[in-house]
This record gives sequence, C-alpha cells and structure tokens, in this order.
Amino acid sequence: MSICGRILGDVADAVRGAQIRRPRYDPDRLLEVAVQQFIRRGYEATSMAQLGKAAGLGKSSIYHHFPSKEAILHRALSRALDALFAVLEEEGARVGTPAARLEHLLRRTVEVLVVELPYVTLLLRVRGNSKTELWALERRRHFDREVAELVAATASTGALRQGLDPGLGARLLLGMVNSISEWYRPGGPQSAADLARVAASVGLNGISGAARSGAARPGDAMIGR
Amino acid sequence: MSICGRILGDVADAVRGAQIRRPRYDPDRLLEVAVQQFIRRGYEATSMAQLGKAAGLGKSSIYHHFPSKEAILHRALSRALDALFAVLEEEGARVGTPAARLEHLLRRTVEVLVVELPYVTLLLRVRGNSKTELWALERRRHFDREVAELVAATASTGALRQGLDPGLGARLLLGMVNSISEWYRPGGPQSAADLARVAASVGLNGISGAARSGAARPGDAMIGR
DNA sequence: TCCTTTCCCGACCGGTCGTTCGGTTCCCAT
DNA sequence: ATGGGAACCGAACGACCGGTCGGGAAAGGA
Repeated sequence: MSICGRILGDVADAVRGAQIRRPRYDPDRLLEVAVQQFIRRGYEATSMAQLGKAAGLGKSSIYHHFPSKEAILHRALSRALDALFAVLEEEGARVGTPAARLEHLLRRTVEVLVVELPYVTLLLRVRGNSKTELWALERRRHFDREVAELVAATASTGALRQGLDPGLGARLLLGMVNSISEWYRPGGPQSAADLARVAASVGLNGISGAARSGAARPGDAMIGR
Repeated sequence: MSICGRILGDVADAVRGAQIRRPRYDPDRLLEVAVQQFIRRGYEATSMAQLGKAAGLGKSSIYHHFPSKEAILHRALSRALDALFAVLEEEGARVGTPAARLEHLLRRTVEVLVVELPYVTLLLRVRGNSKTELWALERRRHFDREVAELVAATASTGALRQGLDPGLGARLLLGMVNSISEWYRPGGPQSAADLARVAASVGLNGISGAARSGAARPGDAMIGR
C-alpha cells in the first residue's frame, strides 16, 4: 500500500522536480526546521503534524529523531543558552574595567543573538509553561543577573547617570538588546558586527552619566540642544 | 441534579467563607480575568476550561459574555491599541520640535504601558496566528511607524548621533520601552510617571548626538571617562 | 547477493480542544 | 407573587492533540 501516496510538505515541495531525493534527516537538521515553525506559529500552537509536514515527513517520523515535542524545545533552548553563557567566559567579559567588560558582553550578546537568531528568539519567548521552559527561564535569569551585576559595578565607578537605578538600567539595556530578535533578518543591510557595535554603544550611551538629569520634567527635550 | 456540585475556581475560592456571593460577570470584568490567564500561560495554551475555572465559572458560561475565544483576544488587543493611539492624538505629540514630541510620545507610551499593563503585554506578544492577531499586528505597525517618522524628523535636525540610522534608532527605542512590560509589576517601588521619565530619558540619551562615535572599536568603553 | 540498521509510514490510542445546546437558577421590575 | 431576561450549568459534539506501534522501504557493509 501507499505506493507513492505521501502528501508532500514544504521541504519536499521545494525539492520536487529535481533529481535530488528528499534529504534524510538527523536531529540537528530537523531541529532547524522545527524551530522555524515554533517561531512562526508559537510552540504551543505548532502541532507535530505541522512539524512533519514542514519537514516533508509524517508526524510519526519525528519521533525517530526526538523522544517528544518538549525534547525538541529543550534542545533548541539549550543551544541558545550555551551560546550566551559562552560569552560570559570570554576574556573580554572577565578582565578589564567594568565598563569595558559590559561593552564586550553587550556587543558579543548581540552577535550571538544574530548568529543563532532562531534559537535565541525562541528562548526569549519562553514563558515557563513546562518543566523545560522553567529550566530555560532560570538559566536565562542567571545570565541577566550577570549583566545586572556588571552594570552595578559600572555604577560604583560613578559612570552611571545620576538617579538611575543600576537594576533598572540593566533591564532597559537587556530589553533593548533582546528586542533585536523581533525584527532582525539575516541577509539585510546590517552586518552582525556593525549592528552589535551600534546597539551596544546606543545602550551604554543611554545609561551613561553624560545626560543632564535623572528625571526630566514633562516637556523637556532630552535630545539635541 | 448538580445540587451544589460545582468545582470552585480561583475567584470563588477567594470569596469562599465570606457572606459575599461570587460576583456576577459582565464582559469587562471577565476580560480582566481572561487576559491575566492569557499572559500567564499564553493565549494558545490557555483553554476555555481554565478561563472558566479562574473566573469561578464553568467553561460554557464564558460563551454568555463572548461569542468565541478569539473575540476575547480581540477585545483585549483593541483596548491596548486604542490607548496607544490616543497618545498620538495628544497635543504634546503633535506640536513642538521633533525632539520634544518624541520625548512626549515615549514618556506617555510608557505610562500607558504601565497603566494598561496586561492588555499591552498581550499585544506585544501577538505573533500573527489568526485574523485577529494579524489585525492587531498591522495596527501596531502603524504606531511604530509614527515613532520611526518622529525619530527621522529628529535626525533631520541633526540631534541624532552620527552614523545611526533613524530606523534602527526607532527600533532600539521601541524595543527598550516595550521590554518594560516583561518585568514591571504594579505596586513596586517605581511610580508610572517616574519610570516613564527615566526610560524616555535613557532611550533618547542613547540615540542622541552626545556620544563619541557611531561605532566603537572592540575593547573601547563607551561609558565613563 | 543478502542481512542489518536506519529511516519512515499509516493506523490508531486516550485525552483535550473550542463550541453548542437544553435546561436550571438567580435577580429584579412589575 | 410572578414573569422574564440575564447568568450559569453539565453533557455532549466533532476535530485534533501528542504519542505509540508494527511493519515496510532504503542504504550500506559483507
């Protein structure tokens, strides 16, 4: 039965007509397709059948490569977290003045975010709905805390603007950097390194002591002359 | 049948023991409970049964107030979008120098985000999975475009830092401001107005022309002396 | 050539989803 | 007190969910 009765999915469609056969999958190749779907429709809203179809497979075939849907998510989140924590170990993030270390950390974080865009994007959307998501959330909090401590250390050197709570500064900084995942698309005009330099610079400039006051009055323009 | 067999939910539990009867719902009161659940577990991951339980109702009772699950989402998103667009109509956002208008717009956006926190949070998590979500996404893009045009106008006065693309600046600005919804909780130490002033100030300071250069070299500290 | 391993399939499972429906309870104006 | 609409209920619907299973095709070493 089923001599050739398979309904073809996205991948198979693209290959159709060429002599090339549909690629056989290993976990990492399948992970790439799955994460793409998770981002497009959301993890919960993506069914195993849709995952299979997007890969040109039946849904039961997914289970040859992953033991469960949650295991796919775990592997994707782990990849993002490992890449981010690796930045913390880099020399530029460990030695030097707090300000220099913070600059390095932010810039490299943006670079990792861009290079591992789908995986980091998925990580940033996790809300803690399952054991895996809670685990990822906690690991991510560790990373954020390291950034916050670096901002606090920078503040203790007097380089932070007056009246700006270091914790708030760290959150605004991370929020700005993380938001890049919501619009950046590879192949655009921005190179990863350039974007990282500009974003880190804008962020640090924002929380630095150069501004006039910690709290402007309504109607004040904080920009220009 | 069902003499008193209802299983009580979150709201009913809290009311239990007091002489007060469980509140009867109107759409807006129910919306508040529903949005809270949507944020906690995600829209797709929240079932009608869970919505009902959180409100102390059976799941079928929800349909007395809303025609469908998606209608609840639509009403919540509409509330957030209406509040945001109202800011665009304020005098401070329409008259004055571009820089002053931008400051007003950002500051008031943060205030709206804080006051309507659950609804705006839900809006910022929409990914376009349904007709309603696509509609909200498009309205939100209109708002973002207004901000971007204001940043561009500010740039044309020479107040933007050299080498910073206005579009990129607007995205970083909005990303920073929007990220507040991910950690702000009412009742904390920050008042809405203070947070709005500081956040707008930090953001505008970041993209302003005060910094040294548009792209720092690796190892440079963009902060402090 | 043959045999083993890898890869993949359709059919099926119990359970849950959003939604519908007929009927019951509550509140309030009359 | 009573009629009627608003609020609410449990049961049930078809569809689909994540996951399982036994077996078949393809690949690769011998």
